[in-house]
Amino acid sequence: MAEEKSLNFLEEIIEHDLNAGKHVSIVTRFPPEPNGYLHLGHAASICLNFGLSKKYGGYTNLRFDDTNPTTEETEYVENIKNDVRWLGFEWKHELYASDYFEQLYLFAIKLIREGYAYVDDNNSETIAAEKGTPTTPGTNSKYRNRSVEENLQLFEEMKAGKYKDGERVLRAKIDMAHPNMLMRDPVIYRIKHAHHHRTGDNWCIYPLYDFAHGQSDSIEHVTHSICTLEFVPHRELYDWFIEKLNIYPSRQYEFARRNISYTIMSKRKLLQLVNEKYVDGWDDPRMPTVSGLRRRGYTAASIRDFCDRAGIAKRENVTELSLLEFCVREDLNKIALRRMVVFNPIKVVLTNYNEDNEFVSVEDNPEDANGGFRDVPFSKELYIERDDFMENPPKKFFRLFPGGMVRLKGAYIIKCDEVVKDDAGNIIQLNCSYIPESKSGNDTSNIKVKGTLHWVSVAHAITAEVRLYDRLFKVEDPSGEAGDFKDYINENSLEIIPAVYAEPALKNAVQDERYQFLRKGYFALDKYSTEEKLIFNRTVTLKDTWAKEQQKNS
RNA sequence: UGCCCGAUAGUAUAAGGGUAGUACAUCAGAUUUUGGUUCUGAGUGUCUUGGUUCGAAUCCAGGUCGGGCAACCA
Repeated sequence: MAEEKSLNFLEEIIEHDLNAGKHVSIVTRFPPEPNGYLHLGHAASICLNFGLSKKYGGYTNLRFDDTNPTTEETEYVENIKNDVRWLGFEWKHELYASDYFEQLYLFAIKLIREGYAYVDDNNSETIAAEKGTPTTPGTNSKYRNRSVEENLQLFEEMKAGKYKDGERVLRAKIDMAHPNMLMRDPVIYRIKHAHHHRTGDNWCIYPLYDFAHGQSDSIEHVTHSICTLEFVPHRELYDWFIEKLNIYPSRQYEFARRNISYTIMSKRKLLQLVNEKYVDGWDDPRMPTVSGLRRRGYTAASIRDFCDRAGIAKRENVTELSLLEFCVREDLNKIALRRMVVFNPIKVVLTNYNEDNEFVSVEDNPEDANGGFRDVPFSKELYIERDDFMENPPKKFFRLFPGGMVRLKGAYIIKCDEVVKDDAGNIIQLNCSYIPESKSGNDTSNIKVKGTLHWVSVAHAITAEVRLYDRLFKVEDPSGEAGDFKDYINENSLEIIPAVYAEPALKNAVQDERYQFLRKGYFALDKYSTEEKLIFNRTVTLKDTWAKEQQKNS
């Protein structure tokens, strides 16, 4: 088999750098800001950064970009670390931009000394006004030409806490008429008398992103600093600081963030859903967060596979949710234990069945040649799915109907003899006969049936709550629609069925195990599940070509 | 009126001057004790106009369309 070599643009750059001898190995970093939970977009970045350093022999640092004490919290740090590990990656060094506050401060002093930075007394409104617009040049601040000595002293006083928030800032001195707005004397230090989650009250001046990220990359000798497209215009500034500071030349490369249909990938918006209680926290199973996906029953392997298949490029994209679903189904099909659960029951009475009960042996996973079997109790009174019976079936309906025959999975073939209704005409029971010689494993009946149904013995059934999830939004691109994205929330994204009937084996369900409820979908235990009250989340449905056909006909 | 990115089937990605390929999705069929899985097959694409070249998705120029840039956020 020919080895297919298909590189994404970053791999090409890296291979080029390696071949050219620019680097002997590479260093990447994953730089989350600890102000929210990780989502699928971050997962893509994680797979990219860690994947690249693994492929090309190097390592990846986990660096928290914690330069804004007012939005960042330790709680987020812990959850982010947990999510990265769960995804299956281990960082070389755990670092924080705040580790470099002293060094960053010295960098700022250096810039001032060399005439590349100045203290501005203007407030943010004035600074914004003087910045101009994309099509008109800005104007110089009246504080732009202060002496080095004065700048040094004022900056020192800023650091010492002499001024209130917003009273003064430190700005890089570049060009107020620069076509790139970011080069128009960007603010690099601001005053914030705020408690930092790591440095406490040591500082009251904090560097901005542009004066922290690139320098942190440089300090760590990150060879390839990979970020998303919105930072493209920042690259010019990134390089400017490296040049003026004369420090290790990390290079920034940008790729398009991964969007997924029927959801949103903005931390700000996700936070809104959490705060305004549209969802049950960051790890609500409908959220595109790593923790939400985990709670829903997604496997780390399936998320990695998704990132892999979706690929990486520089063009804006909205990847179809169906690819993600394909990836989980593929993984879960291999590992999930099969169990029978009836959601909406109708009672079947086997009129010719006399034994109290027996046990039939059913495989745990037909995909797994080494998989085990379990004994499932079978008896005279069973539940089957109400949808699996129709009094007047359409063509190609090969489930149960009056006079029709189906196999009960792992057990016998049965025939529907009589439909029992209540006074209102509702079907309340099906009287059936079973074919004794049709038992699974030693079927001598020679009867062929088209349908096989899941079932559960009434007397042995246990109950559980199941939670069925649908897409969180009704439109493919909620952020792209007019108006507020919340207008497009799918109000039917969660359906709770308080009590379904399950085979007894599910009594022993455990948290990390994945289950396939036969013909229903893949399920996993929710974090709130207890021994007294089992709660299962539906991770994803099974593909259902019958339902699809029904939809087409209606 | 500025600067910067980008454009290949429905979607996401390959092809780096030489037959436009893969996956998901879609459709059709086979197998199946899950209408699942598996297997087979099908259709659909290079934004546009010029140029260079024997030959262009690829190189060049103009245009069109989409996105980003005026936070003391990252």
